[in-house]
Amino acid sequence: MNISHLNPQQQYAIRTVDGPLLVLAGAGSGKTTVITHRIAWMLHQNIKAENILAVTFTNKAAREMKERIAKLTSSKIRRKLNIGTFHAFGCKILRFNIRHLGYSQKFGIADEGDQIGLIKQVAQDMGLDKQDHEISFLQSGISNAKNNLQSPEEVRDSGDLSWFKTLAVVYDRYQNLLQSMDLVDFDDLLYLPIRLWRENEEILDRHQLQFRYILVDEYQDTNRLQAEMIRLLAGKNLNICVVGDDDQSIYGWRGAEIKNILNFPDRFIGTQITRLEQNYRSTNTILKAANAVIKYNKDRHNKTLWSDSGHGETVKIITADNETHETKIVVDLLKNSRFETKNSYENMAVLFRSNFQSRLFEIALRKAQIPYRLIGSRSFYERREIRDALAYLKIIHREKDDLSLLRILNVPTRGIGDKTVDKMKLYREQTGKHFLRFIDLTDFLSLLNDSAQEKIKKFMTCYRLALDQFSQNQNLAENIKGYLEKIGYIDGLKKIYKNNDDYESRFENVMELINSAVLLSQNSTEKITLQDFLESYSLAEDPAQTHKKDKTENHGVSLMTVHTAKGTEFPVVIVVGLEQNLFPHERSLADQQIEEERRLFYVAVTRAKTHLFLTRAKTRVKYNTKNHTYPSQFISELPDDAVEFSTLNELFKPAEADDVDAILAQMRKRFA
DNA sequence: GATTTTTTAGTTTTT
DNA sequence: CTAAAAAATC
Repeated sequence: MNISHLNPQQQYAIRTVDGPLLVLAGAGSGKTTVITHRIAWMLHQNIKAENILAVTFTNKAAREMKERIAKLTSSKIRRKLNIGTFHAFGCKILRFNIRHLGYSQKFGIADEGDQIGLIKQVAQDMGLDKQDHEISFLQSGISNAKNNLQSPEEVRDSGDLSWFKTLAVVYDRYQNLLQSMDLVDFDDLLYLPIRLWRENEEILDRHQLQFRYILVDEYQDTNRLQAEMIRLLAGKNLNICVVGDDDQSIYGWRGAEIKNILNFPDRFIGTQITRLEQNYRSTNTILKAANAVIKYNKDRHNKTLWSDSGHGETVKIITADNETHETKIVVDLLKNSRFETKNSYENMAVLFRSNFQSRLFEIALRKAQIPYRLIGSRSFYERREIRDALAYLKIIHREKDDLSLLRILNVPTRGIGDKTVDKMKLYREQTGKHFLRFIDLTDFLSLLNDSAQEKIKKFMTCYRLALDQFSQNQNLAENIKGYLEKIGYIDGLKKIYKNNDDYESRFENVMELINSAVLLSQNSTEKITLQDFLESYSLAEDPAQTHKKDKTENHGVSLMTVHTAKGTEFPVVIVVGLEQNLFPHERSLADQQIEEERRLFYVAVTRAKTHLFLTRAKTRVKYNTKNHTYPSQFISELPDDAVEFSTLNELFKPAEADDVDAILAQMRKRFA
């Protein structure tokens, strides 16, 4: 295997397979190349694919790694490699071992909506005052506790404040509720494997043996649970390589601990360290801009990124009158860049700080007929009709899933209201049984009046019929479709969404959901089960979108948040909304999180290879009022000789006669 | 118990 | 302004 085209530091990182290794990799320093080549190198050294574990932080990064490794290995070996996010890995561990913790193997994953619903229910049952105990506070309290590996008892004893006592009770009840329905939340996907390993030495031994070679990407973003997972797994083998860059730590708000990377050599004795400082991505002008901004941060290791890819264009800063004007400027920039820099739309990205900003750009790009794809968005999954349809599917997979049953019991309206549900809950409490186990037994039905009895019976008959339907077919997508039709949800859509346009788009979405099952099967060599399908919706960013993308060659312009953009690169990058209180976000200013915000801006800037544009709007509408904005402080932190303030007219000079001739000639050739 | 009207709160970033 | 929750009405 030849790696001589790589620089000495990179080669060292690839060759040092045994023992702990820390790779400090600056932006664009060929980090993913190192990781993928390292994996290929290990395989070349006859290390078995199934003994290699590579974990990342985001779906995007995991996908990138898989795609890049595809170019270096055969698909047969590739399939045996363990590559994925921490959460997906945790899920896999639990799938085979969770019975040791008192859950069923069929466990499901509670998303944020489920979480909030459950906590609300608990708070209500306890009679907590909503003003004093905000749900979001309780939610983050529970999450923090899990991230600190605390049990409810430990939370109770962790402080004198009465709030901790209340939180401990909520936490305890919430966890019991989850477990009774065989549900785990996102934190559990990390927390439970650690518990499993701590409580079962043989299992830990087995996993240590299996995952003998560990690679962690974006190590600066790991939180306490993730670091602990890695520490436990690395065990005595210590064949662990972590890669990261403290300047790109942007997940502090989610509990990421920068000290994980800083203290790595102390935690793992004998750690080898290598630094990747040569940047292969950007022009020196872009690097100069990035370096200058990040220098304002005090809490960092000094690094000097350098590149030999020339000076390049200056960074252009363009000011729009308002946010609509900004989208127009972006559209013009994209069109013009395609012409001037000969880049296709796939090579361009629009980056924003917050998700809500994407909407206006989508509208503008659609109108301008520029192909685009929205990356990392969960908006499809969050649509009501999709969550309803998934709830219908969840109750077949796990009949214990009371949460999903309640969600769809009266969707479309079946005349089953609060009163009946209250009785169901009471009965559940008294007998400890799950809804689907008792709601059409006479023992329970006798508690209801005649009309309510009829309605429940009718629903259950319908459900059983639909359930039969599900095993009719070999094909998952066909089964899903048949089931949703039989149970009356497809027809019900018309009843639920009376506005015809609304109905049609919701119907389309449900069809898309079914179609994503087809695509999932197509992209996999193994048979896809309902469990796989549901899991893909819980853990992946947007299965419907992701799978679709594989089929079409032309993806168009990428729209995404700066957070999702980490690890990517594009020749042309436009960072929008560079206004104080938007980027940097107002809350980060209040909480003194400005350094993390600056790192975020650093990430945004370093995505660009050759052309970087920064835009802002002079006014922006917020809560229905037009507000004046101030330019982002990051703009003033850029060095004068690397940037240029431009207007559209200055940027877009009329085409030279020669160019026009060339284009016309090209067109003629195409038609000839 | 279902449906419509009124009130209120709400925008970081991801798994 | 919009979506969701609460209140009022059917």
